Amino acid sequence: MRVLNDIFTPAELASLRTDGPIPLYHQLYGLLKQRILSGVLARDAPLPTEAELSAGFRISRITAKRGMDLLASDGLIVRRRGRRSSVAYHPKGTEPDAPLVGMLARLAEMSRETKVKVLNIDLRLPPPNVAAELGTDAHEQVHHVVRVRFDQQGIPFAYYESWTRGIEHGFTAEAIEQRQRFDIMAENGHRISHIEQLLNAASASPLVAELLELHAGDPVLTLVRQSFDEDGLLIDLLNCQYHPDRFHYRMNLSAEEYLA
Amino acid sequence: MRVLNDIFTPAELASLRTDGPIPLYHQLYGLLKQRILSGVLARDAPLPTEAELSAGFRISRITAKRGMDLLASDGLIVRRRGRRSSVAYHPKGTEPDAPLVGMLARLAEMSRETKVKVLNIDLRLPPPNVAAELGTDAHEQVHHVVRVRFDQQGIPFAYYESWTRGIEHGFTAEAIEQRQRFDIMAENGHRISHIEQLLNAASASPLVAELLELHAGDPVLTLVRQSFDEDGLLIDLLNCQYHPDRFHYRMNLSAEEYLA
DNA sequence: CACTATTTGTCCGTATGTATG
DNA sequence: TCATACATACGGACAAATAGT
Repeated sequence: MRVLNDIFTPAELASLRTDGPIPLYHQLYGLLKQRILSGVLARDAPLPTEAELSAGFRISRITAKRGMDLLASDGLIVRRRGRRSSVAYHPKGTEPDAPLVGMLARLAEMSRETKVKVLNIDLRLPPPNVAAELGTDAHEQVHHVVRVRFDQQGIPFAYYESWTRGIEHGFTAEAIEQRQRFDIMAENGHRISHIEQLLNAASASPLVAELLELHAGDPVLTLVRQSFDEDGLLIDLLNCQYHPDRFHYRMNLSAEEYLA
Repeated sequence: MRVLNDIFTPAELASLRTDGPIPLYHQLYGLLKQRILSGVLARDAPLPTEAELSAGFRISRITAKRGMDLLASDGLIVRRRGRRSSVAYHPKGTEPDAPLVGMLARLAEMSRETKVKVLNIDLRLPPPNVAAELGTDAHEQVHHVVRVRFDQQGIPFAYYESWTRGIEHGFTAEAIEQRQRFDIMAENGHRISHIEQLLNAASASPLVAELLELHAGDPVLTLVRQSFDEDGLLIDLLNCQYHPDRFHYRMNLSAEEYLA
């Protein structure tokens, strides 16, 4: 059990639960997958045997085997009879990132480097909390757009859902896929002059998970962005969810900035 | 089915999967729970009936009922015979947050408002990947500190693990709990002049989960901060993990900043 | 007051998935 | 591979509480 104890702490070995909704074999799969994708277990690193997993996690050998089979079907490990399984995957280099400071200076660049697909666009009554934030009255409809962003290789990394008020024309799926939404807002008389953003983490819903090639419940980086025009009116409410392995936010601060 | 279509998009209604590891009733539970916790469904808002959920999501009424029963056992909704179920929960106000711009101007304030407890402090050889980032040679020891931050009510919301080089004196648990680490670094001849931060999401490890009162695998907001001194030397490597319900990052940008 | 439609609560039987030894 | 136990999911049926006519 030497290999096993090098990989997992005693607390982790006791962390599998049968009272929750996720099957044991899938919890084991998730633990090992995280180690491999994060590079803690490098390529060709030896993995625990089914017997070690069975004893260490206190599960049956069949259950341990199912978890390992999932990893093998992902191509993350190699299994052969009589041999200890080993890691077949090597984590990639860098993910796309969006700098937080001087951010919009890079948003244009980002929209050139990546592609957006609009999944749904309609004019509808927003849910009460969104209406309250936007300050629209009870029967005012706003533009609701759901879209996914792909990197240059066509791999999805971000899910967006936005609510936008005060738009009379030009808010079509085609326009949103090809231009920046801020330009369309400006053409409708709303120049964005102030932005507020909140960053947090959340669990992926089944829908977001499917679109971003994650599993439901996996962590996602979330961003809520409020965009205000020159009159201080909230024009646009954007909710983003990012694939954590494919995107992150970066910020640089110099002493002048943060000591000001 | 009026209520149901006000809450879910057609894509969401078709998003439940039986091929994944999460049971249908738990996927439904997750979807509704998110709507309630985020405030989309406000207190006393009418919920879909079991029959509506069954038809809309194309699941059996029993399965819809199980999802609703889970919400009821969480105290999030109220169910009574003959009556449509309704929301019983009202989302709380605000969590502590750290503004990203002008950030260090508020870090001092934050350290007054909150408390830190050092769990572990030692001088040790860093793991290879940390040593590579710091640029230390193979046998150079650095200060390693693990700590948890609590809000004014004594509720934990952040886990920190840091690696710091070039410190000769003053790096004790007491000093770190009472002062800012940047001040101690400055006293050792390393004035921090530049910071780089990466924000992302990850799964809580069992240790972090226990310290932050989460479950292992729950999403956490992560921050990696590299602090450089005036010579461009990386002095401090900090890894933070935040409880997503108790903390978030906020940033404000004005047009002058982001159009520069 | 009864009558009815609505909605949730409970139970049955069956098929499949999960986990054990 | 087998036998066993329990969880998940389905459809159907009926009972019990609620609200409106």
